[in-house]
Amino acid sequence: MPSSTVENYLKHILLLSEGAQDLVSMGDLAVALAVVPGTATTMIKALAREGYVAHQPRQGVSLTPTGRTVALSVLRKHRLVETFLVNVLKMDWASVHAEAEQLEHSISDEVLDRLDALLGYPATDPHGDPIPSRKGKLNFQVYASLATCALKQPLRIVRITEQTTEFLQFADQNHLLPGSTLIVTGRNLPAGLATIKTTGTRALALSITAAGKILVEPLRR
Amino acid sequence: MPSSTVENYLKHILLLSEGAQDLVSMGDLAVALAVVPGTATTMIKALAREGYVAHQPRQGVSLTPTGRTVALSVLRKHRLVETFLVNVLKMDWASVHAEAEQLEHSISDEVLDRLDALLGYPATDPHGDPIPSRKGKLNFQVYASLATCALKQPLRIVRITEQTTEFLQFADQNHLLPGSTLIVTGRNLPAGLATIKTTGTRALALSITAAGKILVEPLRR
DNA sequence: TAAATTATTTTGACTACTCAAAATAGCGCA
DNA sequence: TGCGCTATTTTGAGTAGTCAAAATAATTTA
Repeated sequence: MPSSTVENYLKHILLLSEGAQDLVSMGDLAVALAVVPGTATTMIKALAREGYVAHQPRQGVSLTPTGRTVALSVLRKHRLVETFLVNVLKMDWASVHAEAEQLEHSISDEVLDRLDALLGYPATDPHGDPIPSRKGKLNFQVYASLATCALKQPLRIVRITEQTTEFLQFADQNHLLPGSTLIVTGRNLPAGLATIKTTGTRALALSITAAGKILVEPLRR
Repeated sequence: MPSSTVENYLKHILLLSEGAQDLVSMGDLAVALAVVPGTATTMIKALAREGYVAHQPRQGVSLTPTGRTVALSVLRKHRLVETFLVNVLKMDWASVHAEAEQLEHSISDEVLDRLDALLGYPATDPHGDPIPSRKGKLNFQVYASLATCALKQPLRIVRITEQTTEFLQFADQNHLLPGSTLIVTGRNLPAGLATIKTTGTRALALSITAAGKILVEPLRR
């Protein structure tokens, strides 16, 4: 049984490789886990010995099938717990991430399955992040973000890819939740700004970086 | 913030001193925690240094007010989680103890309060064990057990003071749950047996040891 | 009262994880 | 071709918790 430290390493490798690149650097991993780079290297060597990851020295690290299975299971627990905390316990959207971070390591598969049923087998968590299936399938879909989508098109928010309380609170206060609709009225790349308009006719400016964290799909598809 | 190891030590000291004796021996504590006695001694010395316990060398250990507060909080989490697992997730009465043992260390006060409200502020868990209040009051009440109560009196089970899956399954199968009614028809102390009759008119023999773990109160009070 | 039994404590060692700081490798660039 | 920058790895050391086994204290028994 992997320790919760091991689970965290594997989960973060999965998250960091989500977008695309197959090799996660020690630097990125160390930042994600809030440890110094040397610690990450040491730990990764141990995880490689135990068959959870493949380590290309000085290149980066990737998950083995075994490691990926563990990581997906942890991610499933994390996202189902978040959904439970928001949907059933009515907790604040922005603060459940830290809670789930703890709970994901101590919840059994039995409890998880019952939670899943209680919630009606949700496909995504409250932030729009896809929940891996029991058998470890992660429904990964490539969406445009507010930084890359077409201008002046009606859009629906499908996902917020950022877990910090501050960002989520900002999103919440400005009605930028999964399901909300809006249009991007313009972009000023030199200034690094995007301007949007939500259905409540409110205009809002956003940095391109922040806009990149809000994923959308065209409204009528 | 005490580690989950520390929380476990404190919780078990509280449980072992519940009945009465103020000093818990290293031997008993080591058995409860499944460690060797030397480990318990070492750990207790550290806990004493940190102000959680008072250690009388070669006599035993007791909780300081600080330690007791921590222990009660853990016990509250444990029992509320058990109640949630049984009442909401409909899990098996006999198996929730092990689950709660993990969850009790990773649940926040915020989540706990909401769970408490969801459950309707229960006074006891599914086994009849009293749930400490938020402010750390433990409603400890002395009940008779099937080993000590009067014979041929109608009784109601209020509590099962044993958490092993096997015992709880046995109790479940024989309708010995909190709330069930029965009478003790006789006792044979030399043989170490008690005979009882449940409302379903079934007769059953039980060791005195087992009988001592089932606490009861007289039916009409 | 002394010997024997039993419980507790001490000692030395090990695992898992971490950091600080020095050593090394790979890279871009002149 | 070699210099310097940056990321990575290595080294040495520390913390938390654990065990095995030897040492010590207390209690029982004779």
